[in-house]
Amino acid sequence: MYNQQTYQHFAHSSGLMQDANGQYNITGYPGINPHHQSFFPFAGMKSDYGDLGVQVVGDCSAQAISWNHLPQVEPANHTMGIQGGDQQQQQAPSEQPITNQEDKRIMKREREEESEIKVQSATAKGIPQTSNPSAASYYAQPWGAAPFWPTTPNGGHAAAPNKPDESSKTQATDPLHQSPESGMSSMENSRCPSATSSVSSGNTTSTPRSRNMSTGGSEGISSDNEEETPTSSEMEQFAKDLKQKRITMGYTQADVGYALGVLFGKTFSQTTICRFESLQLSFKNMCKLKPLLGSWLHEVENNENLQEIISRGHVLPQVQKRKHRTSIENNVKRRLENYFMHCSKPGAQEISQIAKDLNMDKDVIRVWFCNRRQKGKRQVNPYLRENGGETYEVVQSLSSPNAGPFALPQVMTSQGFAPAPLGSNPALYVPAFHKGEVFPQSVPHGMPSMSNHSA
DNA sequence: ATGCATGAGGG
DNA sequence: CCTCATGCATA
Repeated sequence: MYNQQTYQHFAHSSGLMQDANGQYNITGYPGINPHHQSFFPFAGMKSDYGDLGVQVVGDCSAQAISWNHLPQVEPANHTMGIQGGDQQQQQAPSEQPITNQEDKRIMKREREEESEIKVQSATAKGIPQTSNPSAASYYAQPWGAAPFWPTTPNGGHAAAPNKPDESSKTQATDPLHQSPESGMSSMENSRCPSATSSVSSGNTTSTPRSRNMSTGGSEGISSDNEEETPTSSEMEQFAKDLKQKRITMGYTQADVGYALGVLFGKTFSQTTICRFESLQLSFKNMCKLKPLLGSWLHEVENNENLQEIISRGHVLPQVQKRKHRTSIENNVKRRLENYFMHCSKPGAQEISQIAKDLNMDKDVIRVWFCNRRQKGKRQVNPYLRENGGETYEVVQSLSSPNAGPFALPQVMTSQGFAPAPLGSNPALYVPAFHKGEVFPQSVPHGMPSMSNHSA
């Protein structure tokens, strides 16, 4: 099996390369707090290049909606696990020590205690160290004093990784809270009623904790939020800015991902950059990546050599082929959707049953549900839209208990998902069909357990 | 841009 | 077995 340690192929810049990922040997990426993933406000915004004629969904594209990220999102540490910057950068392009496995494990332990954020500089490789941190003035840097990166006093903005020799591997400015928050709350554990247990009672609600920073929002980029985390509006702005500049400078998403590897030893795929730009990552994840991207931006804007290096994309060695991507037929998907509507978290039995019913591999079904749930979490949150940034609180309400198994169809968002209604579970958005079509014939025998008689 | 997948980490 | 971060493979 291939782990990610393998290098991947890397193509050339302009749009060709799809994944520049070398996998960071560093991987270690600190702990993330297990739960708070946030629900995203909007789904996809079409990118400039991305949208070929894509209809931009008006509603979601512009507004700053916020993620309803939970309370603190950011423990400084997990900013990223960049460590040993020096070594990694070199390897990034062509070779990488594939040490991951062990490292990861090790790191994982370490992080428990406290991971230090070692921000390394781009000093590596022949990359000219940036000497001019000042330049990047483009984006407002919310994280100036942010917890993520040690900021330089003067620089204010992401002093982060770029810092050349400063060796600014400062610790997180304030390890303050690492409060893991088990953010998810509600739906997390809920299992379908019929499924294994009775869920209904138990999980009914975990009561979401409401956001603390909510109000800080939009306007005050500098004041309140920075210490904790950027506001969603700031994040949006940053993403937008990043994208715009990236495009302006002629870089592809893959270039950026690759560049991060060159610069910081942590490569990211085109997919991830894409998701970042379209805000399709969890808020926490966004917070983690933002400093790196901010640094990249800074670097490319101030460093021509760097640009070349980065854009050139060194050919990466092979790629380890991965398994085939199972293609689920539409009709099957439809049925899965139906099941999902009833229960977003089927138990093993249900899964088996469904798999059987659909003649598919159980594992595929399981993964499908996992992905579905994940997708549901980044569901657009209708409420936030207008507030541009400060609407966190509301969101929480979404997490309705186990979301009743019956979520009704709603308005479709750009991703084709229904925006979660206030009371519904975000994960339960449904596809386009109506209730009527929802339960084809399959359900009956399909999910016995779901009906309520398991078994 | 996104669907299906992997794997770490947590339980 | 789940969640979450991430990415290959694809549409």
